[in-house]
Amino acid sequence: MPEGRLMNLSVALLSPPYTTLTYAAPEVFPSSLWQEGLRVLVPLGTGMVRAGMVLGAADAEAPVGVRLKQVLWPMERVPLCRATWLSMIRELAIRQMVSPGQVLGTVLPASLRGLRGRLRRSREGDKPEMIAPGALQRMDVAQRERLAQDWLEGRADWLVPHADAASSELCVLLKEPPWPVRPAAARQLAILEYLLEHGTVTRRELLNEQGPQSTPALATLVRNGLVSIRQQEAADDEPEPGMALLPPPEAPFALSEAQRAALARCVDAMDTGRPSTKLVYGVTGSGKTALYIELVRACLERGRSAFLLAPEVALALKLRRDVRQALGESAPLFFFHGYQSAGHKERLFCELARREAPCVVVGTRSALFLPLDNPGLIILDEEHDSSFKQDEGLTYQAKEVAWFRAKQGNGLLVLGSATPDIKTYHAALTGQVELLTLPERVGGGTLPEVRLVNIRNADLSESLLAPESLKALKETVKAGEQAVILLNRRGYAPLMYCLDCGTAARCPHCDIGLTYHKGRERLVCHYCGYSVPFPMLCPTCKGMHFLPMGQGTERLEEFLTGILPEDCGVLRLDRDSTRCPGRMESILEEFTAHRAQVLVGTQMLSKGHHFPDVTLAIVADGDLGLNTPDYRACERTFQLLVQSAGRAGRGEKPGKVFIQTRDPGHYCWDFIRWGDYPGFYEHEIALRQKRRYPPFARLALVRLAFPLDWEGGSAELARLAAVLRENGKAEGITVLGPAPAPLSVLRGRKRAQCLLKAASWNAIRKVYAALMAAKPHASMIVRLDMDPVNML
DNA sequence: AGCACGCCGACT
DNA sequence: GTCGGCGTGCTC
Repeated sequence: MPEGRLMNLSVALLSPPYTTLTYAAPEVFPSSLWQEGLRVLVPLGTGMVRAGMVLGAADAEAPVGVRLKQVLWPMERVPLCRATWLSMIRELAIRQMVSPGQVLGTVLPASLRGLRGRLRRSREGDKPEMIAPGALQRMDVAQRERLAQDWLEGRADWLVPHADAASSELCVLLKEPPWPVRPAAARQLAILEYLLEHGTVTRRELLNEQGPQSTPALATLVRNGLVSIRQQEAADDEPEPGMALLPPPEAPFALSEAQRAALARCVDAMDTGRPSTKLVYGVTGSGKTALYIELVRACLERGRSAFLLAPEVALALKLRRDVRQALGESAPLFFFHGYQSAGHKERLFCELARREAPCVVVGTRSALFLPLDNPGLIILDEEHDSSFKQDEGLTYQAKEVAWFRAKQGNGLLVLGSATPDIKTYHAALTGQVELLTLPERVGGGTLPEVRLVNIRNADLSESLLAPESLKALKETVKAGEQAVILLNRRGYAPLMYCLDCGTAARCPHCDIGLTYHKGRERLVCHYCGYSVPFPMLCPTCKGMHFLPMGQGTERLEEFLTGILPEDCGVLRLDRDSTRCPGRMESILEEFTAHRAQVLVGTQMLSKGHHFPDVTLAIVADGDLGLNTPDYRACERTFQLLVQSAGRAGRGEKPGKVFIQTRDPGHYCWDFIRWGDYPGFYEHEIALRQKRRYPPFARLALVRLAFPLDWEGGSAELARLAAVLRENGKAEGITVLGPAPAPLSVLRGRKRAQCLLKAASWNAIRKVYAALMAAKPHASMIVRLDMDPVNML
């Protein structure tokens, strides 16, 4: 672009409406300033200012009949984001059929897409002048040009102020209910309830939710030791708790024959300079972590950066600890996950955006979007885990994003699992990715004996545990050994029936019954968080006799405490019992120190923890929706149960696993019993081929939601479904639905979905584009979820 | 998300 | 006759 010519920029807005618009570049600035990845302030509509990112400089054309506005101001001198990083954003936007701004809006830390900041102009012998974004916009062109001169000559700069005090302070709940607060102190109780439900939050968030009037109540709580307030920064840098409880790291030096062979294949692949994918298939304890660490080391030695990602924070922490131990304290290691503070995320993002030296990033799914330069290696551990798929807001599959990044930089993608995703294993067997197998368990240990307990006709009204399971539990306790019991329902009872009118207490916003939480003395909606105090009068008939139906972890814990010997000790680990920071660690510590013999818990328990003295694991509900409409129900059951079975007998003593099921004839049990993944795969893949499910077809959900009180909603839904069906026919796509979503009402909205089954993603994109072109009514929320994890 | 435009009910 | 409710629609 020659100097002096008018230049148009295409700019993605970083906040709603997230569109990409064309602006003219002010001529006072050199044209070399306007590179892609630069953040800019732009005017929008009448009087609004937005932050945007330059996507292209030369190629932007003015749309017909629109008078271009000028960019207001550059928010930095050098682009925040690199061109390669931006092409990943563009690619994802195209694949998910959203605007680049929408992708940036979820991937950039919040503070980098807002208007925070001021332009500071220094004035001789005077205090510097601070100019807000709004003021910039109200200036006339001549004034802004003078300011631009100052900026170019270094007398003015964009300045980001520190966050206010309230956003940098964390409120931490210190005590669990019941709290020693008089019932009339409504403000205090509201704060405590909020913290219990939402966990640790910033004081800013609490203030916004509870109103500024609650400040004295908060002060009282702090004075009485129920809540503490601490600086966020301190919390970020604190060593992660619970490290002492993790199993010792696997020895990195003595690699087995299989490990060495796999490592050599991977390193060779890295050195070819071409992108490739490897599936590392190995049972728990076969030494995958040691392999990952050596790969990271090899990658850093080659001057390139690496990602090492796990599906959950707890597993990522373990990886971080192992990498630290192996590579030393001075290794360039960064840790990132979605639950870190906004300030921390922003700092890390900016640091990596500037960084040129190679480093390793350990974290969870969201870490994959960090602007790491030149990643030569991406490792996804437990690649089968559904947490690698984001299914809210912008939906994406981390494996696909990882593959794109690897391809872009001619890097290596390593997927590791003991129970791979059926699709990944299929890709390995058909030669699309290389399969590397780690056969033996490095540390020894025997596989547990797995026994099925038929509960189809059992009377479980008194306890969820069948007599056979209960007998085994009592014997284990009597022998002085430990047991874990897995139950995927938290709370006391999932339904409360009113004996006077026969209705169950329901959430007013969602189509679901309220779960009774005895310890909290409340009924809680597990989907939207709504809760009411209990005991209460029945909202329908004002009766006061309720019958708790079904059983959750809280009730199971209570039952077991009652029937087991007093000194045996029963602990519970679920989201409710671990709300206070450090509680999870202390529960696990109590259990590993044998201060209790029985541990009741939800899925939280089935991953990553190491209990050497557990000899019995009981899976209270092994069916886990084997009969749900999801084509992956069986695969997920297999993966979870094989993992849960691994909880027993990891030490010297042989373990037993009892799986309670209503369907003992199901084909999956034999494979689960022997931990036979290849056998399970053969059976499963044949079924999928027969029924035309992935990997033999592409599935997508079009999710539709509209307000409960909108009368035209159903008609609009029918119209859109017809559009889908019609366009689908031309593309050879099967369209099922619209069916009401399994939670047909959620947060005050009616929800429905259409399932699309197609031969290619492009066919699905085409049909979805046609749907959007049919101009859905503004009140109808329409979203595309490709390869949905939750068919529900 | 904001903000303007626009088309119907209770006021000076 | 006007002020103002918030239901659609656009933002280069």
